[in-house]
Amino acid sequence: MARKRFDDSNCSVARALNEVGDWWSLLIVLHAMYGTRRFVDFQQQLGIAKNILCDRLARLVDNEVLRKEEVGEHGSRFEYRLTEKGRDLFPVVVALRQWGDKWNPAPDGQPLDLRDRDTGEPVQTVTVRNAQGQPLSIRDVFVAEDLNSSTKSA
Amino acid sequence: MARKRFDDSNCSVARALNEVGDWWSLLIVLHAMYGTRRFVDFQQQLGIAKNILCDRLARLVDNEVLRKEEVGEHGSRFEYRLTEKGRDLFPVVVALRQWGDKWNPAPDGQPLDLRDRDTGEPVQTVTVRNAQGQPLSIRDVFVAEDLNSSTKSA
DNA sequence: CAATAGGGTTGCATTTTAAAACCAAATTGA
DNA sequence: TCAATTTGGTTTTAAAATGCAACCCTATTG
Repeated sequence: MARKRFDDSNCSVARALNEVGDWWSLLIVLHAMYGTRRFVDFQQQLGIAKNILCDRLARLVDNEVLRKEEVGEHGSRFEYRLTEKGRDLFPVVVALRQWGDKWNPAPDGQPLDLRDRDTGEPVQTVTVRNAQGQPLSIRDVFVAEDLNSSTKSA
Repeated sequence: MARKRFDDSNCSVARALNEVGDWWSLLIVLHAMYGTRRFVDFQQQLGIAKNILCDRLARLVDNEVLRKEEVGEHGSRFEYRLTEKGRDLFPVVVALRQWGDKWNPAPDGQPLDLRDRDTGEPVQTVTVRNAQGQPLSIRDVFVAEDLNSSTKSA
């Protein structure tokens, strides 16, 4: 049977994964964040099959994570650029990368060294924070249930 | 052809996606964070096929995101519980959920209301921060290239 | 002691994926 | 100028992954 879809799930993580939760989409977004814009460049950097790349780019464009722009005066060259929605995945990508660097460090070392453009200092580890800015672990939080609903929001 | 694997990619995001980047794994982790531990409960809450759930749980255990524990004295009931590595996905999951709530709000409202257990106040939006704690967008950062290597780390 | 729940495995039809071949418009370069 | 190449795709085909239903074995329950 077909892969299950989460479009209409009442869980926003499921809906998010429906847009960027496959093997390639988030990597495409990552490379877009690093400045890649052209079809061929994505293809070469990711080592992805062209038909899959076509499909994923189209889906990301449909979901407004990327925008497809004609470049050159004759309109046969395109650029895929992040929308605000796409750029908003920045914390997700950085958090995932930090997790990967921590728990599955590259065999040849060198984790991501992302730095503040102004100060040149490394960025902090992405964490969930309370209103005062203190980092919180999963044990430090609870889900405020919607008073109008008895269905669990998880 | 087979799905491409990213086990030995030199990109930690790719390696991370190799562990939790399929349609189900991160949802399983999410539900584990909400307290689900039993096979049947995962199955019912997620609506996932049993064979797929078996496979995903085994893979998450292999990758040390979950731990499988026997419960009950006769050892025929099991619980799947998050390891530290698994709990460390908390910022990733929260960031993804916040992104989903922002850009694909549930048709029936109610975004995640995650609160500090101590103060009862909602948590902040997950962001990338500089050393001083200021939120940074993707335009505010750069990647410090490894001086010993000329290969791009993206 | 039969029924049921928990935790799986197996078989099968349907989709997805990857790779390679092919294609057409635009650009390059000799 | 005209052939070669680049860009951005589509098509075809085989191998995998998915979803569902059916089955299995071990506890526990009524």
